[in-house]
Amino acid sequence: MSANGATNPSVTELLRVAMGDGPDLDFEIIELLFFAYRDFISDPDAILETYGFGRAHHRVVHFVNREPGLTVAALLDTLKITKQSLARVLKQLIEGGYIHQVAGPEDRRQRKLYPTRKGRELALALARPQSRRIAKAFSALDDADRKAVVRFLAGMIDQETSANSASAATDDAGGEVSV
Amino acid sequence: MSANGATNPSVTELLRVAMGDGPDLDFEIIELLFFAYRDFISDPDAILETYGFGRAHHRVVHFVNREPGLTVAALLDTLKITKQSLARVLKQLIEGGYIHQVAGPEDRRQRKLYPTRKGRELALALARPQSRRIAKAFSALDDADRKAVVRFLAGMIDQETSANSASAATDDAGGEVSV
DNA sequence: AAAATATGTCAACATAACTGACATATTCGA
DNA sequence: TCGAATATGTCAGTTATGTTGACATATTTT
Repeated sequence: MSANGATNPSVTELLRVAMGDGPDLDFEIIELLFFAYRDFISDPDAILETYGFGRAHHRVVHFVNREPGLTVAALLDTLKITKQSLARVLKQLIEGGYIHQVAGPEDRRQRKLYPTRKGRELALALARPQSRRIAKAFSALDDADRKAVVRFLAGMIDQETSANSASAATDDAGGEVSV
Repeated sequence: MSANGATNPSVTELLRVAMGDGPDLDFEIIELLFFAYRDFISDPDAILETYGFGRAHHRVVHFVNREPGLTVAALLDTLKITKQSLARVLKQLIEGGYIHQVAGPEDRRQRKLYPTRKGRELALALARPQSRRIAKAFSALDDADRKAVVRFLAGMIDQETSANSASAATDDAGGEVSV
């Protein structure tokens, strides 16, 4: 390898042709997902900033609100982060009065997490603009199309464990659903 | 642990009821997007680790590969990050021989970015598992359904500026961008 | 009683974002 | 032509969020 710290196009081949979708490449969807998710997450980000919170707080308050009584271990499994990462944000949410911990009634080592009224309101405030964005994107789709979107997104998720609480939370919403 | 380190549940109202979708709340899609994107990004993450690179490198090498000749300013606009953030990863990609800079032919202040062969190969290696995941999710959908997914994702993206290069890159597939 | 489990905490570190300030080269406009 | 504007680069410090590793405490299981 020659001393090529500098930039010599004739030595290191330089590609001037744009890369488009190929037989096994779906750049279109890859980029749509990138931009869609980036904008999707920007709505709550702006709100969180006024609280001095970040995305990590969002995820915690979201899942605790969705599944009150969630244990710390279950939350870690859903978020796929370490307990040390969770500890920082969870502590702030508890001290701020957004989330409560209660020792498990059966296993007292567990800490079951519940949203307070304040915590639920925060979760709703964050979910509202995201839901509005989804409603807007759905407005051009009929019911069959919307079901296709759900099937697509579900198909994108790793199945391995049944730890993804998207379905879990949906399943156990059996009882009451309103606020 | 101290008797009840946290506050008293009877004082701060504690919500034991799960939160489900309401009239203006679409938790189902919100969570599907979260899990889908998390898993979608996990494929390239694993590959990047073997290079000592991160997600930031992925985005840069992706967009430069998609739109060779992209200027630094255009890339910053697409990624919506600061130039200081970009500088670190771009420097590594240039020094590693993945990307080349060429002074703009018309405006010599500009630095046009091109992938090297090595850079394009990296971009493809990262896009491949993501495309495979998309193909798997699409396999259960007919053509109308797939078009619905595209419309949905496009509808999720902020329109304001025309800076989202998803469409821009598609347009100029000819290779030459009329500056 | 010992081992395993659930959780908490301390400390050090990595990545990738941010702001602010300033430097250099080049182009544009009066 | 000269000064302003622009495109880029760089230095320095900060923040948010993730990581490992080690160890503590309470509780349950064996």
